[in-house]
Amino acid sequence: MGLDEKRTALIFKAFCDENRIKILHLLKSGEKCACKLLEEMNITQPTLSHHMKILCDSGIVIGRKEGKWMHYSISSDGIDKALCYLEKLKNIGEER
Amino acid sequence: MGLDEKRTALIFKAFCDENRIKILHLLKSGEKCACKLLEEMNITQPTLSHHMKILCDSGIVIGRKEGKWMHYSISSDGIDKALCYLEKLKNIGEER
DNA sequence: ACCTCACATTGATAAATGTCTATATGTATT
DNA sequence: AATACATATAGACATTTATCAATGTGAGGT
Repeated sequence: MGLDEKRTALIFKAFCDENRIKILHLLKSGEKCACKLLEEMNITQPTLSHHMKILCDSGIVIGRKEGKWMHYSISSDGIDKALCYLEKLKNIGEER
Repeated sequence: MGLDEKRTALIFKAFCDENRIKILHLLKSGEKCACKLLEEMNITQPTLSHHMKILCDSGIVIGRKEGKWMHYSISSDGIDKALCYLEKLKNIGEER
């Protein structure tokens, strides 16, 4: 299948799981340590790690390592890519 | 878990599958009949029907019945909901 | 009334995903 | 170097999802 389609789907995987939405919500207030996120979520540490990988792979979240800690934050560039895709869809929708 | 998170995830389910991205791409050129979509995709009719249901449930696509035919088109309102969510995420991301 | 066509639904199956426990890795601290 | 801590990875398992073949539904057409 098309590579573009695969790439686009990958971006939006960030948003199609409840727990990841909750994580993104927590990151709204700024960069947060994984341990802090873990406190607020009702999941185990490996599960959090799994979701953080998906969020980073999608480009929506950025990870920054500092000593033993991982700090995660929302990537404006990542959000922009998603926004850009949606804008293009919308422009067409208005033609009808 | 939170209802809001579930609802948001539902919206973005529209975009996290390759075939659905391809369908949305086909709908960019305007409203299309299911049979027309089926021609362009490499999937069976029930599979298409399944994806169209997910797209409609997410609010991103609207279906219009006309005789035996179903016509699908992209919903500007649906896209707006998704855009709105992303905008809110982005505003925060810029603070850092 | 019957048939055909377009689409939806059902049921089965394989693949992908989310979750956990257990373990590994890497970074400080003593 | 030994230990403790934060996170990642591996492996196992259950749930969800994507897919197809078969069947149901409903709207025209003959």
